[in-house]
Amino acid sequence: MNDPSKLERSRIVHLLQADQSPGSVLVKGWVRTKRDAKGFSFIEINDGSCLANIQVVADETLSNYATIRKMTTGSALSLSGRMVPSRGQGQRWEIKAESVTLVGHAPEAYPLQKKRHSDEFLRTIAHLRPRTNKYGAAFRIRSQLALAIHRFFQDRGFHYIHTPILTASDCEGAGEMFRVTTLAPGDAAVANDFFGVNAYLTVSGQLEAEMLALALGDVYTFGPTFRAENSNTRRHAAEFWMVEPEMAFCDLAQDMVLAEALLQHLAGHVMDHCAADLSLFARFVDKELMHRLAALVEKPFFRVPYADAIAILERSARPFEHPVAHGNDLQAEHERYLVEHHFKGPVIVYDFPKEIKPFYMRMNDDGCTVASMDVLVAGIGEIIGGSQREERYDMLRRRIESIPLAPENYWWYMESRQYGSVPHSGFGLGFERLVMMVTGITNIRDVIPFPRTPKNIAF
RNA sequence: UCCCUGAUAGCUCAAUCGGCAGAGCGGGUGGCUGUUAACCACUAGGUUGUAGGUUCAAGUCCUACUCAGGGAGCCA
Repeated sequence: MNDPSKLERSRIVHLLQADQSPGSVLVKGWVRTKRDAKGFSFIEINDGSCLANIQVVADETLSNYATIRKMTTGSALSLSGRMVPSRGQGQRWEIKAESVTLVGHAPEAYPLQKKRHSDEFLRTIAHLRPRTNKYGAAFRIRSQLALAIHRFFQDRGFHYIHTPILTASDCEGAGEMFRVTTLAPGDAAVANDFFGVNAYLTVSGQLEAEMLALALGDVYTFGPTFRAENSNTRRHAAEFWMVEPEMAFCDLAQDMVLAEALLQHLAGHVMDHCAADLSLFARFVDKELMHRLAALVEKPFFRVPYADAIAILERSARPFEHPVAHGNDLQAEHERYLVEHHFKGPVIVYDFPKEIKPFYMRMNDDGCTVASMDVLVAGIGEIIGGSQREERYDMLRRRIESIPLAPENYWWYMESRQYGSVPHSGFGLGFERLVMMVTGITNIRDVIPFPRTPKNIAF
């Protein structure tokens, strides 16, 4: 009856939720901690299915108890036994071990200890840090957020599309690009290169997504994006994931409605589906987390035109380091004032001056602003940037000729405005910044398993 | 890329005015019949980031470099 070979492996997340004991169970996972007494040991096993460990009681009647005594933190093991109500405080169930097999030994040099490690140290062992409570929780939440993104869009009839990762086009204003080449070192002849032209890793799928929106109606991308900026901040990575919806027959106001609904859906989804993991962040990382998430889900976002935002900043009489003036872009300190002091909640700033925004954004009737919007949230700043796209061929032509890009590379983009062009809009959501917002983690390097930043690609 | 701060045991940190380099945790050994970051005793563990310089004497002061953190810029 207790032959381990006849049992299906149980996940700890399911065992801990049980209302009654399933009897004999088989569990496989890693030792998080072990406490020895005379004649028996408490072993806490984690299998990654949830934050919590399950407690195992192994005593000296086991034939290999001497080996079990020597098992160290980090070791992988397979064990079977009866799940019984725990005699001790602190957990409802425990497993009375009847068989314990060491699957993979972890020598005493195992770097993860039963105490809190600094984030800086854990970044130096990125291959092991998912085995900690905090990073395990972060990556489970990341997974749930990805699911929630697909669910949000699919429920609204959006089509998931894939845009190229290798590209020859520059999405203006999106930053420096990584060059991709098969040329031998020293060979400068682009004609000999794989594509015969300069190729890059994409900085945005937007231009291609527009083409799909003009065929499939409502579409979204969700994939990796690359920026070769020498940015050394807690909010920037060279490789990050971005969500980019694009909607035909959609204006800026509807774009903003969707951006707000998306963020509210995502925060709500995580509150509903990741309560245990979230509680770790609420306890140890950000005491205000649950309040902030609840407010984000419940309260409408503030909306303010750029010109009004400038007026608010001027009236504040704050000694800003960067001057506040109509025509200047909003600096981090300005965004923080708006979000954290003036509005005290998420803010959508829209209708920016055309000079500080890319060519593809739609010119407003005033002739000096474009139909653009940034969603700003506390602690992160810009989490979403979007716009209504310029759908009028002549207007777009004029914008593209006024910038240093080569218009001939955009012939296909221009042509979409000659055949059945329609008003359309979209935005980009930084996925890592979303994970930061939802967990309270303050460094982007800690919300992606293997972060890429300048001089950092070891793992 | 710029500004500020930092680098001491495996980890987190201390070391007063420039004067013998220490603690907690972790590791090892032993003990403990229900633990919860278990507990108790003992024990090993160091080229003080790198290279120079000042000094009788440098973890400590000076210079350069490397790396890291925070802030700024760029952006998502």
